[in-house]
Amino acid sequence: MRRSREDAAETRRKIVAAASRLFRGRGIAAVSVADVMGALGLTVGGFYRHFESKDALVSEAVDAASIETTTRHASVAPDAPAVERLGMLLDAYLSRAHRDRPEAGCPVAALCSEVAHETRSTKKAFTRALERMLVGLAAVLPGESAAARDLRLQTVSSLVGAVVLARATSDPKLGGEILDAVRRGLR
Amino acid sequence: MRRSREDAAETRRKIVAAASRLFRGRGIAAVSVADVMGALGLTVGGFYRHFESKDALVSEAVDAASIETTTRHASVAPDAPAVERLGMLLDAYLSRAHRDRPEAGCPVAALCSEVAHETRSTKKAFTRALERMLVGLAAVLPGESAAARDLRLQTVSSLVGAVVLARATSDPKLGGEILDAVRRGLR
DNA sequence: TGTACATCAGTGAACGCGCGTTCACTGATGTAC
DNA sequence: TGTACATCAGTGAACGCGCGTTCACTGATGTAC
Repeated sequence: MRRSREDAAETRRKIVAAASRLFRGRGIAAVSVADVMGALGLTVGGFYRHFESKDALVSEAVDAASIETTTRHASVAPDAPAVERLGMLLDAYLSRAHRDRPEAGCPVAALCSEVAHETRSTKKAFTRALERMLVGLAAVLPGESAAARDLRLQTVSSLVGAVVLARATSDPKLGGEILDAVRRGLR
Repeated sequence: MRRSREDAAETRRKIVAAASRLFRGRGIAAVSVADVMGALGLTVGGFYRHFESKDALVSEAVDAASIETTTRHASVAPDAPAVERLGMLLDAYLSRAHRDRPEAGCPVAALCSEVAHETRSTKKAFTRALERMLVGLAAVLPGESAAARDLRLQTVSSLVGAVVLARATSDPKLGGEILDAVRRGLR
């Protein structure tokens, strides 16, 4: 059942997209190669025509998720003033919707503590994702000074910390309080 | 080879202590029951004389790690003024040593994104750990007002976010920058 | 343009492996008399 | 205080299971003439 080159490339893209959602939603360790292929109605064997290993997929999925979310944020109201765009970014990132739908959200927040135990290539993909966030932040919090960079690093830590804690908490009220407090603090 | 009640209680304590270090250092999923027992020179079978399941151990290990680290922080220079104690807490939490030795550090930072996929009882233990951090912070950032609580929630988000990102990054220089930037921001 | 052959995307069963948990067993400890 | 028996902490092998990866196979696609 050989498929055309275009079909194969399309399958590869779909594998990365499905993996990207599944890893963010359920964690890397909890998602098997069979889960990813099954989500596309395919069987495991074919996976290895496209990727050398599960780990190779993990790195690509992190990159794909990161590019997807940063370009999505960048494309919101591109003509509004920076302060307004910062406010929208904070509202979106620190929203209940983002907390409750990790599979569609920021891979840095979804995978941060897991990634520390993954391979070097996955940590590199994660680092690229973090740097994309900093580039995205530079568009709304610009400046070349050390103070400006400090502010972006502080902001990214607060954003990621807040979402991760809000998700890990069994008490949705405390989770909501964290999101709201950090939103007020960063405005 | 039955052991005395005291021996058995001691074994139980050692299992929790070993698990607490291993889970923080390598992650929950990556540490098996056999790993934990092996760290004490024991075999797997005996584990179930002490715990109903691996999951029961996870919850207890999170609580134990949380109590250990919060009491350690609370006991540092108890007679110094609050501002000074805050500074010491920030320095310790945001240090390279803490980043590089997760197995001896804060369980909230070590397990935050993994915990989102664990059972309800583990998420509850994690929430208790987070609340212990907030109580510890209240000792150096006191106040009953909403603004005071906001500040503590913001601080905990920044601290956890910074350490988690510093650990997940493949670039130790970027990791160090994050720790330093957040330390400067919180002072 | 048509034909013969090589390629390779995807199938589905199999591989070895490590996991959490169970279990029959052991022998020292605890208890009842 | 001494003895007989029950208890149960820890052993080590076994259980079923799901994992990542491999492999012989299939048949449509791509290529060479």
